[in-house]
Amino acid sequence: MNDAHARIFAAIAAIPRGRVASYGAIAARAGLPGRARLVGRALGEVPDGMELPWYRVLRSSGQIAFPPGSRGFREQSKRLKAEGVDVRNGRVPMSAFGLDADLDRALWGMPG
DNA sequence: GTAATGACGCGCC
DNA sequence: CGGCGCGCCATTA
Repeated sequence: MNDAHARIFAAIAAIPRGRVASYGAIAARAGLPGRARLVGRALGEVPDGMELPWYRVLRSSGQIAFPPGSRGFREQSKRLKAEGVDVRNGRVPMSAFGLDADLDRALWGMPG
């Protein structure tokens, strides 16, 4: 655990229920533009017991990052569907559920 | 030290 | 829509 991870977790925790965000967007919100991979790394080190909506983080394409059919893949799609997110073929329509620039600013209170 | 490996992203073709 | 290449960076071998 370090400062970068802490900010990444904070950014993920800020994703509203029923919505999703990309790794790149999380990295940017954490003050780490271009470090999308670091977000993926941080998610692999989330402490057990820590409450974090990790399943709301997707690739910029809306695709679930886990290999199709894997444990994480099924778990993520299950949780997303459970809160009303449309998951089809391992992918979520970002245009409908993703946080675009305006919504981002409105929900996360940061200037564009 | 170099090389490979990811819960990634973007531009190009 | 699919494939490639390159950038990114912490870890691991």
